[in-house]
Amino acid sequence: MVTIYDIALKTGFSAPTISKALNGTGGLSKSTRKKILTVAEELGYRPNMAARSLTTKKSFLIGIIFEDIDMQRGFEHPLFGGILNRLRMEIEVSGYDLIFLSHLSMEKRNSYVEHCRYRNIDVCVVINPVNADKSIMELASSGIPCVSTNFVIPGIPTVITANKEAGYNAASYFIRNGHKKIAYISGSYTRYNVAALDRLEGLRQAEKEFGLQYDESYVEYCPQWTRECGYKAMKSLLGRHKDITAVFVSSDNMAVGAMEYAKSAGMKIPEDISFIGFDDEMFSEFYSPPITTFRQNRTVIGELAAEILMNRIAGIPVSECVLIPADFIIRSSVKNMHS
Amino acid sequence: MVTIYDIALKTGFSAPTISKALNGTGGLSKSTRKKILTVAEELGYRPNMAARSLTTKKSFLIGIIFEDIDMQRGFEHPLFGGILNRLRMEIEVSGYDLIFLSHLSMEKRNSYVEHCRYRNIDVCVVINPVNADKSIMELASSGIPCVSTNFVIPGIPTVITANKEAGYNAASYFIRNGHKKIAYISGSYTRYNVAALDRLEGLRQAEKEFGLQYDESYVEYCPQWTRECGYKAMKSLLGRHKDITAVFVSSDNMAVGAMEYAKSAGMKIPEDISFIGFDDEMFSEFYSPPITTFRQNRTVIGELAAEILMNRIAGIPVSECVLIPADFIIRSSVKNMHS
DNA sequence: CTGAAAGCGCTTACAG
DNA sequence: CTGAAAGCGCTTACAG
Repeated sequence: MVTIYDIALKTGFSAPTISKALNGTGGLSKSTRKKILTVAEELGYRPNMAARSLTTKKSFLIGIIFEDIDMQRGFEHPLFGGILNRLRMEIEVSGYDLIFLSHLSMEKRNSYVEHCRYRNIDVCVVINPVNADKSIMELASSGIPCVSTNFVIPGIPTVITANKEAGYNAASYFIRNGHKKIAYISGSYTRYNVAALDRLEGLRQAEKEFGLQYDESYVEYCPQWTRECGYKAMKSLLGRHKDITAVFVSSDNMAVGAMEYAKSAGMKIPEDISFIGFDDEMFSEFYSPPITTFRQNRTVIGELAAEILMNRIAGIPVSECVLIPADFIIRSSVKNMHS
Repeated sequence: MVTIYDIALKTGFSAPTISKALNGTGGLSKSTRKKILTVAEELGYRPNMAARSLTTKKSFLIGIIFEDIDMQRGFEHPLFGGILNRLRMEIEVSGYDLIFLSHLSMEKRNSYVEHCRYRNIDVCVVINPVNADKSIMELASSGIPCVSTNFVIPGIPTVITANKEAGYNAASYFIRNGHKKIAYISGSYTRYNVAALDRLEGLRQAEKEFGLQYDESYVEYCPQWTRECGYKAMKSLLGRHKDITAVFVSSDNMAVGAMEYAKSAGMKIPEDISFIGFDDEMFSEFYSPPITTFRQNRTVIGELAAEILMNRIAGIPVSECVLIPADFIIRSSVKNMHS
């Protein structure tokens, strides 16, 4: 392993001078700088991050908080996996490396913040935390610069899908197609992740604007974002109301569960009952019928999150919250009641 | 930040003694060890990895080589994403952290090996490398302990799906169902990743055993694992041979492309032509018809890779290559010609 | 069983 | 514009 001392020896300059040349700090003369850089190149010098990190307290490490207990899908999560893909692309060209922060190693590190200290992590991305309440609040107030996607946490800038708008669009699409009794199957929510509720709020707003009566008994809240939950939710909804003609579901995965129940109850989709989902999963176009749904803009979310992160590193002020519209993808799971 | 010197001050012992107590090295008396540990706990001491890494040349960092150029699916890759999920679970409880090695940062680091040196990375997992030839060979011979999944690289132990066996099973299933003219659509392959070829080899062996004639003109090689390629491959295959009744395809994704072409050519599946795919994607059960396919055992592969890695870290000898059978999932895309 | 000394590879004031 | 000194927080021989 070649160190700055090897370069010092070969060039005749001192270690601090080598350091300054390598980092472009300090006012060195062009010629010595060039000489040093040349020798560094010749020798195949690479900095030792541990040494650098020990003195500077920086690490060029970006902590990724990405865990997935609920859905058991991990990297294959339809939204989070996609965001992480793009985020990674954007970030890696900058010379930073990505490292996962994990609750599994918590017993040794107690919290995300301690994990950050342990590794001198410079900055964090909150994509999907676990046990959010304690450890995320601690992170938000730790002084470690963060950005989050889809989690709204006080003190952390967020890039998030415009969920309310999407809910509004789903409902007005139903209404314009002649539906009047619209049910909603909600995914689970937490203090920091209220996507499912925001979508409902958009739906209510549309109903109000179009003069429809909102009725809470047409809403079913699920404890998890799974097919099974969608199935059960549909069952109770249909047990309560025979007049439902349209259902907006928080995710395509849950929508499949709901549709499976409707089918098992002898209903035809969309002839007897219509559905709109969320996420545009890989299976959504192939389901029978192909599912009308929303596609969250993973690419843009990932890009913007990376941009905000880089700005935070550079000390540039950053907006608190940016909303990204979801694309509405119309397929065949909604019936036009007028025709 | 509390350091070992703070503990030294408070306990009256020297820094080396604190270090030994914390690490469980050196023969300290029970009482001083206990005293030190208690104070460390009180003070909320956390080791500084940079300092530790600087002296020990270890980092408790596991480098993940996981890139995805071809398929553009990244973490959502049906095989690699799943493997990474499990691998991560297994590894994080051990106190190691995962860090991504990337070709995007190559210009600054030149190779995976240099990236490893730069971060003092202890050990690597090769899940899906890019530009494999140069940088992977260098890694294999670098002395850095590695394990790979699905890539067979000299000098690196591998956990991999039993592809030949799967190909054999696919072909014999076709044959037992009365098919005689079996085509194969191959995904792309490289020197280190010959899954698509291994599956073909299994198919040929089955044909041979069952007394069928192998004909290379019934094979189509694709440059990429995409739907478009599957579509084109099916087109040329059908252009060459009218008598094909069954097609084995390297992936469900490509199979969808192939089936779309068959449909567009007016063929019914499986009435006119049968298909077996690979991967069991999320959409495979919902496609029309539901696709008969193989499911690679991501969980077992991830687990075993982690186990091998831990053994390598511990210096325990490890087997060169372990083959994991894929589950055959029978759905409705194959016709029984006997009935 | 415990500690004094030295070093890991780098950077940061501070002098000159 | 360049360098001597000190330090980042830890561990490793080596003494005793």
